[in-house]
Amino acid sequence: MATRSTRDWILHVDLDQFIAAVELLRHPELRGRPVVVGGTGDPTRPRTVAATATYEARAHGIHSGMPLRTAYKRCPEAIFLASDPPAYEAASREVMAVLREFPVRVEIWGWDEAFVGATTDDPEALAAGLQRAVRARTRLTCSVGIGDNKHQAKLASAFAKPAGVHLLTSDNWAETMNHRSTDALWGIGAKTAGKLAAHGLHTVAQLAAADPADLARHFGPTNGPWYRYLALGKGEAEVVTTPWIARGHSRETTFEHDLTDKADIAHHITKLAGRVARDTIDAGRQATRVTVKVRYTPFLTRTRQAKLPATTADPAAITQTALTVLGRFDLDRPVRLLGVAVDYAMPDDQPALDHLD
DNA sequence: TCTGGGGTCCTAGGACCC
DNA sequence: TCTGGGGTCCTAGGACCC
Repeated sequence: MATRSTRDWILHVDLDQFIAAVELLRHPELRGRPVVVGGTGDPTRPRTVAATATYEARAHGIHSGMPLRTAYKRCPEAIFLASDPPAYEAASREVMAVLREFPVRVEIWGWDEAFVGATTDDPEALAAGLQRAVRARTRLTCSVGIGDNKHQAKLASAFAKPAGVHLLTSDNWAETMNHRSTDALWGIGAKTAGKLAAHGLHTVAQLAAADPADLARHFGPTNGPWYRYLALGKGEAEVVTTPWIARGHSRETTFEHDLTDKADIAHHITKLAGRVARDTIDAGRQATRVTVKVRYTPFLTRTRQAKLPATTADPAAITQTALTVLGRFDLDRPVRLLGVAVDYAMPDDQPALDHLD
C-alpha cells in the first residue's frame, strides 16, 4: 500500500457485544451458550425486553429489544441474566482510560463507543494498537472504523465487526454506500426512509442527488438538507474532549400490572419526581422545567410539561410541579408507564434580568 | 415480538407582543 | 370596522440513537 501523508483521521471504537462480553467475563462457563441479558433476568416477567443476546442466542432468532417472554419461547434453554448497569459502567471506564493513554483525542459516546481523533500517517496501525491495548487490559474486543468524519467512521466500525478494522472515507464512500437503502445512514431510521422512498428516494445515491430546496420543503428546513448531506458522506469531524453537559434527566417505570388507582398513580409520580430531584442535586445541576409522561394501555403515550416557577433542585418544588402537571392528564384509563423528566439549566443560561430603562 | 430506559434534536401550532 | 407581518416563547409530539 502506498505511504500516506500525515493528516487528521477520525476513528470510531465500538466494543463488540459489550454487555454480553462483560457478562461472559464474569461467567466464563457460559461461553458458547445462548445468553440473554435484560431486566431482572426473569424470562417469565412481562413488559421486559432483552438488552442484548449472544451470537448463540441470536441463532435462535433472539435479538435485543425482544420481549424476554418471546425470547424464552424461542429458546427455553437459554441462560437469562439480570442487567447490571454499574458493572457495565465500570468496564466502560476502564476501556475509555486505555484509549486516553494514546496520543489521541477521545470523545466518549455512550458505554461502548468512542470517537478518537488522531493525526497520523497510519490510521490502521493506530486502530490495531488500540485494539491490542483494550484487549490486553480489559479482555474485551472492539471494532474500529476509520473515516474522514464521525459519520464515515461510525458506519465503518459496523463493517469492521467483529474485532476488525475498516476504512470508509470520501474516496470509497460512493462505491460502498451509493447502492444501499437510505436507512443505512446514521440518523435515518425506518420512518424517514419510508417517507424518502415515498418521494422516490430509495438509495443513498438518489438522496445525494436530490434537490436540497425540495428536501427542505418536505422534510423541514434543517432535516431535509441534512439528509442529503449524510448521503454525500459528510459529517461532523471535530472530536470534543470536554465532558458532555447533559440537557436534562429523566426516570420512568413500566409497571408489570396497569395502574388504575389515582392515589397510586400520584404516589408513583411522587417517588419518580423525588428520584429525579436527588439525581439533579447529585449532578450539581438545577431544573427549569418538569415533564410528566403517561403511557396508557395498550401503548398510547402522552406528555405534559410546565416550567418551574424558579430554577431549582428542590425536591419539594419539583414534586409539586410534577403533581400539578399530572392533574392535567386523563387518569380514567389504565396506565402502564409513568415518567418524570426535568430540563436542566445550562451553564451559559443567563438569569433573566429586569430591564429598567 | 404485545412492545425497557435514558437520552438528543427538530417541527409545528398557538399565544402573545409590537 | 375583521385586518398585516414578524418575532419569540411555550407546548406536544415525533424520530432517532445507544
